[in-house]
Amino acid sequence: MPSETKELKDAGLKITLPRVKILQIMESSVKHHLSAEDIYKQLLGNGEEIGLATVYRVLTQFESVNLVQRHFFEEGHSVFEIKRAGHHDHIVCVKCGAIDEFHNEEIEVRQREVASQHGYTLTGHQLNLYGVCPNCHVDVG
Amino acid sequence: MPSETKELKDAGLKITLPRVKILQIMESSVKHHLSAEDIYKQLLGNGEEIGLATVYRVLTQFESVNLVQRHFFEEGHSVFEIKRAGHHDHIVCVKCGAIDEFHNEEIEVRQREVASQHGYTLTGHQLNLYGVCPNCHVDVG
DNA sequence: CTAGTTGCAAATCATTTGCACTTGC
DNA sequence: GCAAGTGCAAATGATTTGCAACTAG
Repeated sequence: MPSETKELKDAGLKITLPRVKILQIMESSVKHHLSAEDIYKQLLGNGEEIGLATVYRVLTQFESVNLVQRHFFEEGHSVFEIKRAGHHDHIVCVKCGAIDEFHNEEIEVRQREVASQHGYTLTGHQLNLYGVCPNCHVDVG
Repeated sequence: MPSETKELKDAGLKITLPRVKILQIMESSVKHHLSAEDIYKQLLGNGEEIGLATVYRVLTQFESVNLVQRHFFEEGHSVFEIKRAGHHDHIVCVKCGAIDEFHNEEIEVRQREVASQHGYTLTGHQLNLYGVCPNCHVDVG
């Protein structure tokens, strides 16, 4: 049984072709952050007959069973990322759109402190750094 | 000369009715974070004949002269906030939508560290905590 | 068999844009 | 007066939804 099948089963989702294909794409992609459109184009390229609406529906379901996480970067559209191992935050290059990931436990701790100081029960957070990546520095010169 | 007029002048923008009115609303609002729609409704309520398109155009201009900051929370639309005094981040209540502000220098320092470790020149960041606010805790009980 | 899923087209929502008209300086 | 700004309606782009056909279990 392919790993995607198991993951879907574990999440309590019916095993359907679109779900398996989309999961495969997200897991095998070099880029970890994909828009619905990105995935749709990939599917077309692979000769699959899957509608864009289905891609959105599947991604939304994946999100609600915690298979993927949806991000709202400063781009005007959402990007989706598989929830692999550990939690991490993002550095986005404002020039080329590259996305790096990082984790800093000190920051996480401080966030919890801040939330409790304000009387909030923390359910999640989003930390995005924006800047110019090493590659783009080079290009400028 | 009303303060809004001066602020617009300083920003190098022509003094027009829509700009002054929108600035007034943003400065006097109890909520610091307003969507274009929010502002538009306020204007209508005040009997102003200002189009939604103009609201968007003005907000975009305000953003480019650093009078306001645009945020992309997890809501599917942007919210705008006047850039008053100091920089701060946000805690958003996932139940009632309340938005609190905070600033934690330790977190800021770590962010700069992380960026430089990854070879990025930091141009900005966005940190949003999501949780349940004190009021909503009470409501549940 | 049959509830859940999909494809397609049409609908919706936030935001932007074209253009003729108006206004600030 | 004239360039910049505005209102309105139409265009756009991302995402959602209605519905009839299809498929996994």
